[in-house]
Amino acid sequence: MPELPEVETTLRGLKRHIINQKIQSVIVRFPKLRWPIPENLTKILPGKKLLTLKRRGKYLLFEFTHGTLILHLGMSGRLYIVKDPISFNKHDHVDIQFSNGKTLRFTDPRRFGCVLWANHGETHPLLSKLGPEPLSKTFTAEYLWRKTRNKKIAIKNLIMDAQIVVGVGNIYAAEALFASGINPTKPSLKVTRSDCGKLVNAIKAVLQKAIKKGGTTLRDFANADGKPGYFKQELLVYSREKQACLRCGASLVCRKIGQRSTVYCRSCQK
DNA sequence: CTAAGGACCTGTCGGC
DNA sequence: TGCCGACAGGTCCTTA
Repeated sequence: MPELPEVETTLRGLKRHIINQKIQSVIVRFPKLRWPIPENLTKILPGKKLLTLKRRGKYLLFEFTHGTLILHLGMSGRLYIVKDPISFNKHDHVDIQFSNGKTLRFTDPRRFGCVLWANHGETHPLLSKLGPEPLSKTFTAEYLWRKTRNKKIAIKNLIMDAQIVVGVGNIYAAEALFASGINPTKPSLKVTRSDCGKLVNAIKAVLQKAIKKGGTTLRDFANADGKPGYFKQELLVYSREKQACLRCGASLVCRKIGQRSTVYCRSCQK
C-alpha cells in the first residue's frame, strides 16, 4: 500500500487525534510482524505522553521522552483511529488506547509491516542508512547524478532504493519516470545529467500532488479517519498496461524490472 | 563493492 | 462452482 504520500497522509490525519495525549494501554494481539513486536511495549508506554509524530521515509516515528516507537506499514498496513475499539478482526494486530478516549489501531493482513522501539538517544539500525528525503533540499539533480555514476542497475530500481532516496515506491517511481521521459529499464550510468534534473523534479512533483490528493488508494489504503486517497485517478501509467499513453496514444507496455511490474510508454520514454 | 533473486505473508482475481 | 497460479503499495538478507 503505502509509499511516502500515503504515510504522510496517515501522519497528518493522526496528529489532531493523538498528539500530546497520554497513553492508557497498549494491546498486542499478534506480535509476529516482519520482526517481533518488542515484548515490553505494553509496559513501557502506558502513562507516557506522545510528544511528536514524525515521518522518516516510509517510517512513522512516535516520540516520547524515553524513546521512539517506530512503525512501518509494509505492503498492506493501515493505521487509523478506530470507532468501535471493542470489536476487532483477524488482522488488527495492535491497539494503542489514549486517555482522551481515542484508540489507534494497526491492521496489516500481510504482516510485512513492523512495530519497533528505540531508546532515547539511540538510532535504530533500520533508520541509520536511509538516504535523503525526496522533498528536501538535499535531494538535488547533482546528488542523483553522482549516485547514478558507475551503476548498471535500472534507473527505476535506483530511485526505489531507500539508501539512495527514501519514500519512492512502485507507483510513484513509474509515474515520475513517465513524467520525465526516461525509460525505466535504462541503466543508471546512461542517464544524463539533464535527465537527472528532470527526474528529481518529477519525483518531487508527483509526491507533492499525491499528498494533496490524500494518497493513492488502489485497494485498501485508508487515512487515519478511514477515508481513501484520490490520486489513483491521476495516475498516468501505473496499472494502465495496454491502455493508450495519455501523451502520444501508443499502447503502454508492462515489464518486470527487479521483480516489480513496471508500466511505461516505449515511444515517450527513451 | 554491485546486482540479482529469494524470502517473508494473506487476500484477490482470472483462467480453466 | 472450485481449484491453482499469478500477483499485490516493501525491503531485508543471502548468494554470486
